[in-house]
Amino acid sequence: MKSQRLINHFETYLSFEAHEKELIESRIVGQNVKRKTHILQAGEVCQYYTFVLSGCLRLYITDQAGKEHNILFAAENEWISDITSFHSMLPSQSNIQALEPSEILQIAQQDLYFLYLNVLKLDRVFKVIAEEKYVELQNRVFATISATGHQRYLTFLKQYPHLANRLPNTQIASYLGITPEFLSMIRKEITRGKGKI
Amino acid sequence: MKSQRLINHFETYLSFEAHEKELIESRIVGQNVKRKTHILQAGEVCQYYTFVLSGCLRLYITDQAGKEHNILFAAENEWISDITSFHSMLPSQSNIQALEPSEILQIAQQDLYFLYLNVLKLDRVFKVIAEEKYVELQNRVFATISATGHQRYLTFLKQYPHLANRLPNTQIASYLGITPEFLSMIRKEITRGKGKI
DNA sequence: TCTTTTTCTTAAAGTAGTTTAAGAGTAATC
DNA sequence: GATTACTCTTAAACTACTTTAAGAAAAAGA
Repeated sequence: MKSQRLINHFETYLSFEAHEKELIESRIVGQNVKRKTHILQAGEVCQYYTFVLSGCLRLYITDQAGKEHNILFAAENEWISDITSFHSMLPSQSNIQALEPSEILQIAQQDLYFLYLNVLKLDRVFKVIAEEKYVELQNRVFATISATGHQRYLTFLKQYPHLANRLPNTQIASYLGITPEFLSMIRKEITRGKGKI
Repeated sequence: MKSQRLINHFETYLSFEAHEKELIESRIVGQNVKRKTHILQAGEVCQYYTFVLSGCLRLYITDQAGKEHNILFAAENEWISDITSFHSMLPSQSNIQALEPSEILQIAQQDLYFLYLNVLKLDRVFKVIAEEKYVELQNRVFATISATGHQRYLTFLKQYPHLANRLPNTQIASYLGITPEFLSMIRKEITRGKGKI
């Protein structure tokens, strides 16, 4: 089954007994989502931890002016969820939307809590995952407060080449914190500069 | 002893048996650091998870141009460490420095790993701590890509009033990703605007 | 208390990034 | 395969923020 992919992912951190895997598998549900579908909208409670098998989703927040800002992309073998809402069961501030037709696996809040109680190793796995994601965000904060849009775009291209070729520039600009128009100028500068150096 | 403060902190997440507390306590070491002292410098390995009892420290990264950028402040009852270096045992990219004379508690890498093995609940505690810190950073990323320096400063004042009154504006500016000169202009605008509204 | 160091402010000139608008190019959907 | 919807580019005018420099104020250290 598809859920084997998620078990494999867990086993990159720690190995599990057969009965533990069965228990985990029993709590995983799969879903296919079309492009542009929202699996979470601001105001709703985030019920699921979502793992991406194929495709790509984004987590974004709409500001007071109505503009959308991409906080996170999740492609193959990555997690996406509004952690605050998921744990507090309070309405989410953020939205999760498929940017491509995507296959996802989900674990519902009560099921994950059940698993935490019955498969203790999962605490360790999710601790490591949370720390990995924390480090990723810390690098992004550093880039955002220290580098220009131009430099951040170059960093993005190096760090996420698989995304750079898949996502529309409007989505990348929103992630970088610049306008699509300015990204277009940056791209022009880069291609104009090619051949030099 | 001072380490009781850290045990209390852990018990805000989960309660522990007496023997577990003893085990944890035996692996905690205390230290007083003077203002400006570095407890971690870029190039060294981050050996400790550091918990602040009093005072305030900052984690910062120096960019290629030699400018320092504040990634994180940690005051009373907060954690500070370079997680990447701590877990990988590779040289750190970042620096940790006391901004005030501070009392800290530390757990060395090998001791924390020992504790993870012998007090399983700690995995859960540090999972929750990592998730909390992740959410904090996510909010900061949102602020940085969506709001102006002016708006970010106002948010900082509301969110960290205890820090705003303690830290020099140069440090706050570095955290917000603006120059101290521009922060000074923002502050002038704010005081000039007071009385209105 | 005195001295040194750091921090804060002001302002002018420059750069990075936004806004608006409009046309061309691509990709999605029926 | 046609049509509709989105995406990309360009440019001019504007705003947010930086740089440089220099003097005043405040805090740290001895």
